[in-house]
Amino acid sequence: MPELPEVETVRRGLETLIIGRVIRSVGVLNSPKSFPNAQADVDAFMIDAEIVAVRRRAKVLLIDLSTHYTIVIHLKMTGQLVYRGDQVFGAGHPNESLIGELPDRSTRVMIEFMDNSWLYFNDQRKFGWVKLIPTIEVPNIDFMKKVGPEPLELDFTSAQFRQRFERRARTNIKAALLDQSVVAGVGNIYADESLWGAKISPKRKVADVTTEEFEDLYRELRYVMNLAIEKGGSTDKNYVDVEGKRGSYMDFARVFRRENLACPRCGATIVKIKWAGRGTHICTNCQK
DNA sequence: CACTTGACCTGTCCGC
DNA sequence: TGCGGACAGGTCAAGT
Repeated sequence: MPELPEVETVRRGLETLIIGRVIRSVGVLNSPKSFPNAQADVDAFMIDAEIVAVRRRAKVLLIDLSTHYTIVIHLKMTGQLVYRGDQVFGAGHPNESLIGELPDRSTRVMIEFMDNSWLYFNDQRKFGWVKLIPTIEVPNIDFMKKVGPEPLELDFTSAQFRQRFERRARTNIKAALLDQSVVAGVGNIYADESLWGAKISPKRKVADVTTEEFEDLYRELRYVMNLAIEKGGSTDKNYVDVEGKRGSYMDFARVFRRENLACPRCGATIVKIKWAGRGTHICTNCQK
């Protein structure tokens, strides 16, 4: 589920809530594959370690420890990271948590801190994972070696964006946008949203997209992702932030999950098709 | 190499 | 209600 804006929202929440805390215990429930490290590594490099930084690269979270080890986390489709301190707000409260008592049946990993607060990794579909590796090894993970540039970095230019697609000239623009080695962090929601913003059909061959259209797509992708971060991400089904709260970008979406509704730009009916192996939302009137 | 498809899992929703 | 099938925000490992 979570794409760059959702993972960034989680990162910011973790940064305010767990930096400086010290780990007392680590528990793995229901799914050893969610956290494959040996118990000896956990004992040696997690227990008594202090959280010193929370970073993000593409859709991957990096929690740096004082032991010079890093907890690497990928939420994939249904992963959640929920922090629990003293207070949990119920229905009706502005900080209401959508997540009930923890651990629950989708909890895979629990981290307990010395102050009796907890961080829970929940993952219904078990695609996500948590790994503990030396901090210095993070850049050497296969994923890190091949992943493309961060699209929201201030020095990332429109020209660089266009050049990243040259290798994928023969495929369609949506498949290329979803390719993490082209640009980091784009998933199905923001691919559809940015293509709509740039008035480009997801079916277009990359080679046929003009320089001007790449400039539009670059601008629209940065616009929708920055807006989504401002709105705390998109909650379609599972996604919540570290306090268990939903994100509100879906209230602002123009095409995603808006099939059979009117295009906000031209009024034509938005359609949903299967494209690039994914559900794809298009206004066929304005996207050419 | 570039490209496409299926697999990994569980849960939910929709049509019969 | 029950049942089968399609589908869900992401990546990999296989095919061609």
